[in-house]
Amino acid sequence: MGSNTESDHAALRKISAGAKAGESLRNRVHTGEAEPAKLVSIKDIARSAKVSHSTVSRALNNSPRVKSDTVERIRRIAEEAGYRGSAIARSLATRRTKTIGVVVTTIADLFAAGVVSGIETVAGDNGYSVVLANSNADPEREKRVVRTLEERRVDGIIVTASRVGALYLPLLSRMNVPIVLLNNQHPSEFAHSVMIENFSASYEATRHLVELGHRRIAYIGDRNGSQSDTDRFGGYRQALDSGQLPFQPELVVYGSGTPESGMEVMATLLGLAAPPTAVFCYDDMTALGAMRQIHASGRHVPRDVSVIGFDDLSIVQFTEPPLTTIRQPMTEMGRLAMEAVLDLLGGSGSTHEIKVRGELVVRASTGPPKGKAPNSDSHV
Amino acid sequence: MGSNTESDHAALRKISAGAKAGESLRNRVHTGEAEPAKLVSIKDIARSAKVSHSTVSRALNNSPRVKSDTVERIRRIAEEAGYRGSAIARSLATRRTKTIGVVVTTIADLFAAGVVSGIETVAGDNGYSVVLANSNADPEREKRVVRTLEERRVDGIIVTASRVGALYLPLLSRMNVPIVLLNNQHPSEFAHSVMIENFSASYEATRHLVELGHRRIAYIGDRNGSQSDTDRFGGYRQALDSGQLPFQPELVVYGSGTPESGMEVMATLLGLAAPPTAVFCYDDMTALGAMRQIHASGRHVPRDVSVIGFDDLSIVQFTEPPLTTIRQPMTEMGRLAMEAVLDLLGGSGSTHEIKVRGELVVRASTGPPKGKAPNSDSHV
DNA sequence: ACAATTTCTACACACGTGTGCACAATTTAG
DNA sequence: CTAAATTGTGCACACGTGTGTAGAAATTGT
Repeated sequence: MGSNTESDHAALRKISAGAKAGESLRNRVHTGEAEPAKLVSIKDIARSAKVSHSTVSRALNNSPRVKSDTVERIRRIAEEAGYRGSAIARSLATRRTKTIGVVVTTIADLFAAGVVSGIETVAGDNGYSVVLANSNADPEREKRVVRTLEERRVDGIIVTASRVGALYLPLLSRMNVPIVLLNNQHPSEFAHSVMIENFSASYEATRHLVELGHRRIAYIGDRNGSQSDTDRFGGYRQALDSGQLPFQPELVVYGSGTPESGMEVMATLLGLAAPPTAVFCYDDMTALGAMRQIHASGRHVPRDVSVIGFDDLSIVQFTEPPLTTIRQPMTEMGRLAMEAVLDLLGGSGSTHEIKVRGELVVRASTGPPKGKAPNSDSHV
Repeated sequence: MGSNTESDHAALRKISAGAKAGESLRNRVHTGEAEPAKLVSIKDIARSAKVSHSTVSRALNNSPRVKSDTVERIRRIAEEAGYRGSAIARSLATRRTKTIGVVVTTIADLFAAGVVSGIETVAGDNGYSVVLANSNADPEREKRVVRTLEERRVDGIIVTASRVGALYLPLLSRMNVPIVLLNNQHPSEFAHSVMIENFSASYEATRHLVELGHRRIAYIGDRNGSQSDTDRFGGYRQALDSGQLPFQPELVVYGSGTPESGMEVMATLLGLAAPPTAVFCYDDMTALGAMRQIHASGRHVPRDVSVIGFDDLSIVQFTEPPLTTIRQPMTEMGRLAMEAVLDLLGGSGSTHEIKVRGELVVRASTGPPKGKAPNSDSHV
């Protein structure tokens, strides 16, 4: 078996020549109707190793049923030929694509990007690839996205930070794969989810303001009416109660989660006869807009108005002033979601309803209200 | 042919029953060793339409060779059975995966996220899916990423915002697919690229500071030694020259593109005997850190130091003060890169070396230096 | 030395789709 | 009304891999 390796290699070179083309890295432009460039397959290797393709397949998959020096020989030949197994063919045969679909409204924001980053890391470490699908909240695109994931036969799906509407639900439930929802509003419909503990986090944030002595605390919510918003609002209410503060409806307004809308609704709040001395925002982006508006109106954060956000996006520690906020471990949550998918793919029948706690991070955008400050001049 | 549709459908229902399982949306946990759940294939449809699978295939692919009412009939049956063609099998047969790989150092920053967003949109509109691969600048992961893309037989690759190192080059060039580099440093090795016009943009930015009257203008570069950095530095130098300003080496420092490092090197600059009155930063993230440091040292932007960034990330218009910067159309660049890939896949032999211009966006972080301000008290 | 194991390999089929070619069915021409 | 042209459909193979089973080869036991 050692005697014929020379001729074997020669034969193989001829085979893989089409793939290797020029010797060194060639600079040529990819040209002409994209010739699919015959790659080396296990059959080619089988031929030059003088075994059947089944043996090659088993050798490369550590099957105990093939002689160890045969394995070695085949491995070497495969290596030298630059063999790369076709995930496509493998998927067809095994009925597993080692692929998970990640549905996201848009990836162009730090929250989604962080989550996807966490997902991708864990996926990659376990041999899974991530196909991205952003819907842009466009119904047409949403339908297309689902269809694509279906056709690609993804092994699992993670839906993140998207209001899974009436559209997704029936379509997604059709395909018989594990689905994990991340911070979504219909956690009960599907069995699996990863969520931030909105209520307690929100309570803690508002409580922080209460303890600083604020009595007029506003809440800027999410006008899309998400479950997260409801829960965060709940925590806000509870914290008010705990501080014996009256609930004042005019201090609750709703934005769309963008800085622009944050500015807009903050302007409304500042226009009140008795403006709030503190604002708890649904998310950091809104808080960014709120701060901007406060500054633009000639006021100061936190002297005139304290601001607190939600998410702890990587940038908000560098704003002026650095933002007090609830840290939401986005990457970690992505990780957890992916690990849940892996667990489910592994055959675990368990139900995942993972809750992660948000942590209050106190920075410089919150402080005592004017009245209670050292240099007091009480008004109101 | 109309007479037997009833029995046809009955037969089909039986076939697709395995896939449909319960009637309404079932709530059951995905359980047990993940049974791949036989889906309906063209063969199933062929059977109940009493034709061969080839005819079904042709009917669904608009082949002109099949009678139009047969097409209609097959279409209806496929529709009712909830047929979803297997992209896997199709890829195997056609040798096209309709998939493009996007390599990125990390997606958890706004630049990369914006680019990927643009890519995904165009890809989706053209029937392509995006598989994400982030390398985290980890050599081990980089190798794995390339291997994965190879095995998945992606039709094309876009590498973005990553220093394509000695590692990527030979590995990527092996696979015979179009590769487009986005803001990368080795544009010449591969034929195709999308890049921002660093030199002119940088010149314009620095020129803006010169025209405001600044004479001590610092440059905070990227210590990774990227091509972009070299070019931006070049524009900076040229602008100094154009204003007859001497080049002062101590005013050039290097960060790593994070706000943290921006703070660090800004501290160095502020510690100089004669600190700069303006700073041009390699990117917005660095600028964010620089501003933070300036504020932390009790100084004011732009009164004491003007700051200008690069990228125009969506958030920097909401910082305090809003940041003057160079707008880099990230989404658009992603679009262009994907369009280039599509063009190449279409057989165009043309070479793509796309340059996009960066636009100076003047906001409130830049202003005249103290000396030249209305309330002048000249020193130096 | 021969039978009974055990170890290894090859054959054949499956996965789901696309496609060249031959042939059947239909239409048109003469 | 038959022959020729046209149109519609089926057969068979290909794509690259995995895997059950049968049988060949090597090993062990008597």
